[in-house]
Amino acid sequence: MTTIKGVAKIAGVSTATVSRVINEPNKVRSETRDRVISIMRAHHFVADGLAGSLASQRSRTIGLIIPTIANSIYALSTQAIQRASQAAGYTVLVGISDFSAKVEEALIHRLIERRVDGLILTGADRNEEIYRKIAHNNVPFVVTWQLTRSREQPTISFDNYQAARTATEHLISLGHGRIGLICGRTEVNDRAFERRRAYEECLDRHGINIEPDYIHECEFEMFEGRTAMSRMIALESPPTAVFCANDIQAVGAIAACHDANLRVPNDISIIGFDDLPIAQCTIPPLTTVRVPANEMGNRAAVALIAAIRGKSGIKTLELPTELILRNSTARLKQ
Amino acid sequence: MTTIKGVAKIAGVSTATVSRVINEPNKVRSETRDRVISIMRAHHFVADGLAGSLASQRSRTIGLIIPTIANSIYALSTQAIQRASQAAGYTVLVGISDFSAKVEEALIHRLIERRVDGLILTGADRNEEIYRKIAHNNVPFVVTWQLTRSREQPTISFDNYQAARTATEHLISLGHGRIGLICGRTEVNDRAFERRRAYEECLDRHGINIEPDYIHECEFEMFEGRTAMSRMIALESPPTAVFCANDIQAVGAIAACHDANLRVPNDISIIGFDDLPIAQCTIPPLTTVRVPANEMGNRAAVALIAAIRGKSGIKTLELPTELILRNSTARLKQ
DNA sequence: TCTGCCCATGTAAGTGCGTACATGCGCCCC
DNA sequence: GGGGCGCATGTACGCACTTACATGGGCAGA
Repeated sequence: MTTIKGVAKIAGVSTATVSRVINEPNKVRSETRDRVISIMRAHHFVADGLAGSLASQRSRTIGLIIPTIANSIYALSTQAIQRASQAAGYTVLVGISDFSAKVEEALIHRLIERRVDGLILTGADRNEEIYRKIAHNNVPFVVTWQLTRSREQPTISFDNYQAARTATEHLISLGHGRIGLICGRTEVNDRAFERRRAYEECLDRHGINIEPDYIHECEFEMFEGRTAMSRMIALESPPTAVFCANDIQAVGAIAACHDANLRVPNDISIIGFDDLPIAQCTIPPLTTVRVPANEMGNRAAVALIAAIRGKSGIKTLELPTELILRNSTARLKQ
Repeated sequence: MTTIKGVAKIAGVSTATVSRVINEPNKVRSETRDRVISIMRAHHFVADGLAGSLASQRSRTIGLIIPTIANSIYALSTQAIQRASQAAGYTVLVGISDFSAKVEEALIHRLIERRVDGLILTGADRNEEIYRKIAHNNVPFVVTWQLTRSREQPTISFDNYQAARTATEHLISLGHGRIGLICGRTEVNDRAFERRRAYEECLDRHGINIEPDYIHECEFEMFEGRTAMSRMIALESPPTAVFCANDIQAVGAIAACHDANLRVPNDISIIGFDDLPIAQCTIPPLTTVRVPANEMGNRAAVALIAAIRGKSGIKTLELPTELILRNSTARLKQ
């Protein structure tokens, strides 16, 4: 396989010149440059980025940890991160943790091994030791999907608590008092935790009893949302409105209502969370909370890359969410 | 930052021993090993994988090229590939081409630069020059999502043509003669091309005229499917059945029918393609063709890694698809 | 003509690890 | 008691680049 040395020999120049042709082409006389380039092309030469990164001490790679990518909102932010990174000449290494702290720790180790120039993390809730390892290896990072005010954890995110509160308040403002919750597993997912906390505190503030049978934590799948909803419908006194803390589960919940011949929103109101594209195509269209996944991903990547380049530290940034009113919620019928 | 050398000095051993502790722990006396490990831990030492890969000539990384990840079936196969790779100790580098041949070429170059041990490609239709570059750099690869019988391009996929034919035949067997098609852009997507070809040849075989107004190529988004469907509904003589060559566009198509007060399947039949989780939660549940995204991804990764380890070449493998009958298609009413 | 500077290029010292080979020690067996 | 073997470890080279510094020629200004 051709190396920079081989190209240099054929072109009758030094390896330094070939390296310059690749990295700083304008520092090479155009005649020399063209000769080297045509030789590289003829030999299908691809420079070894590993050796380059080792020598230059930067890999032009950023690491991204997400819990899941199929069927989920994380695909959107991931795509935005990919786009922004590619545009800046960076490659993204994605690690999928499957909501497992153990797996996440191993993935972060692997990414540091690969000498990523920076890390984008999902959620803020992890072992102190991991943060220490990241710091010891001088890897700048940014937390997404979860707002922290801590100086030690620069964050680019929206506020899950406030957003979930908005959703809950919306249902209450429509006169609902029997309100259910379907959300992710709070013990492995600090975003779900915040959303549940908002739901509970919000009911509490309005003097509404928290009914354990109205709360379902489950996996990030449509059918799980569907099952949870079916269970609630089967209750003696079922809720009249349900807050689904993500649109995926909301789609399942709507299907469950349809299964049970309940009309949404006439018989039961459903509000989602995320504003995935699917939210516009459910029947009825889903009222939900729009989350700035795309902008968050883009800004996180841009900020991280700026930090890598030493232009600035990362400033914590809170992005707005927005209640999107469609047709899956209605005033409670007396 | 700590290196293997630093650890060695502190532990009073050579760098070779530290390296062995990392890579072949059983070759080191347990006493020495434990001492070295505790020193590594105390210093948050993470070995430099770039240097390691450079020295060992393998990166334990595989590259994956997909056109898009948000809102799509590719997320499923990607997740499967990630899982299988992580399990085998490999990291996945994902490049998103956005259906652009130019971007794809640049991404493949970048992946080879990163010295991926192997490549997983989506679709088979690309410049000869690219395949030559891959070959010249000794990178094993496998094509997914598109079956080719060529020896030069080992493939692990299902047959898009046959699968799309099954879908079209299904509609015809229900008595439909005015059949529409919504699919991806065939000039940038050989999977869409095959599916359209199957649709057209199938109609032809049954003596059904191909009506240009019944064919819509559009982007991979729900709202695009919705728009396409609306246009067809507005025709003087609209189709009585529509084959959507992916479930995403089918979801949009169903929404468009609902917008127009057309009942699915009573007034119009819709069949999808992919069998995404959403297909079970549409109203009505979507008849579709199940595509083995998960198994394909898993098998592609496993086969590629086996090839990397020199255990075997990659044998082309055709996976089965399956017509999934739900409730979005019905016999044509006379 | 000489000095000094700039441009194009070369020289060579890293970059952090893997690994083939060398070393040295202890033990077994003859 | 010596040869040989195996285990634990060390030595040192190589991996393919980047880059600080050196070199040398040409040219402008003194």
